[in-house]
Amino acid sequence: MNINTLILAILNAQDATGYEIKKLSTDGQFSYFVEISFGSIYPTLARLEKEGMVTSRAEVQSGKPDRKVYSITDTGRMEFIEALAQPPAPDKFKSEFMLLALNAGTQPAEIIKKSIESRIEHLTNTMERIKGVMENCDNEATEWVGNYGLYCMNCDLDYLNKNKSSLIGLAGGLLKNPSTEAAE
Amino acid sequence: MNINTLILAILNAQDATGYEIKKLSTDGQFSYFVEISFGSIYPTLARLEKEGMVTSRAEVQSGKPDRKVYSITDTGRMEFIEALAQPPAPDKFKSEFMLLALNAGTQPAEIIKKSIESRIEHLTNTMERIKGVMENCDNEATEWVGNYGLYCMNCDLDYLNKNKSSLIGLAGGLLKNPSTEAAE
DNA sequence: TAGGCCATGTAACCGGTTACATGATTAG
DNA sequence: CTAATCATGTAACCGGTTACATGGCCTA
Repeated sequence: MNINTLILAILNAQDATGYEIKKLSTDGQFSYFVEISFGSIYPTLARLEKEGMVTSRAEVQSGKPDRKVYSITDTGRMEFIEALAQPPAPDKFKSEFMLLALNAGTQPAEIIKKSIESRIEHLTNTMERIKGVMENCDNEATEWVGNYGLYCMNCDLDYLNKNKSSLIGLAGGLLKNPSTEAAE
Repeated sequence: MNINTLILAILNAQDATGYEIKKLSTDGQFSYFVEISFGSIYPTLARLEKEGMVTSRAEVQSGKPDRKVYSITDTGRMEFIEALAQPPAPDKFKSEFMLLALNAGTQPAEIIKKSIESRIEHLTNTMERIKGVMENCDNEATEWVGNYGLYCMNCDLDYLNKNKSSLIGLAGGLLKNPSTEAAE
């Protein structure tokens, strides 16, 4: 899934500026399985316009720099639909946490404990964000995807909560002060 | 998680040649959250050796090229443990399938149906592979990670099986022959 | 008054993949 | 006879990020 398709997907759903595209990819609908940076958004947008996939209109603003609002063209929409029709590549998934867990024995329990906690926190936050997105949106496909993500993350949390102590138990060092830990 | 750390992690678990490292990362313990190519393994190994993180011994073979078996050094092990102690970055997850699902309405039902089926197949295969790895390994951390993965993938499958028809229903085109489909 | 938000864009860099080069052995 | 497996390595390429440049407005 190249940036091309990603940007066309977003513009297919709504007109947007480069700045907004970035926000949509970090906080919006798809934020949990996609992420792009300005350094690739702006050049791509320019190229896409040259190729006739998108058009732009400048909105003059007082003080702030002009907004350049991009819209997808019919050509762009066709291109996008064609790209989507290709069998999707399997999900790509990279996890530093898993590598740490696999080597829990090399680290003190504190490290493992903190990593699990911040993982749980991150998962919880992501779920909240998705719930928020879903509330302000009555598109059925978005709902399906959102519920899918929420369901999977919930299972993830479940396993983590039930098995975190056993992973901490595999750590190579003891917590500095067991009594303090117990009081937490 | 750079290739550096990844390779040190593998060599920390066992001695291996570049070729074997590649195999371990695609079929082995960590295959479902990691993946590296020869083009980065060999240069990294060479650099790691120059830096004193690993050593190599050549095993002469008749016919085949010599095997260059790498081992981690104490320096390498320390470096690895230190790198692991850094708070792990959140998982990175990219999914073309999700993008397709989000835009199910732009595609004929057949496309969606096939994508779901091959996703289910891929998940099932991955789970089998992990089960295989776990059978030949009695390391507790590997088991924890394996079970984690299996549990999450199982939930994923669950949602897919229960909700696939509703996603297909959101597609933009009908299956060419509903009666044939029903008979499947 | 510091920091965050809005807003666009470029250039340098980098981590990594793909493709190429080479070649014997073995299994189907 | 073909394809896969074993085995190492290089070079070209590329998709993308990070950092930089610029600057006004608003909020704490």
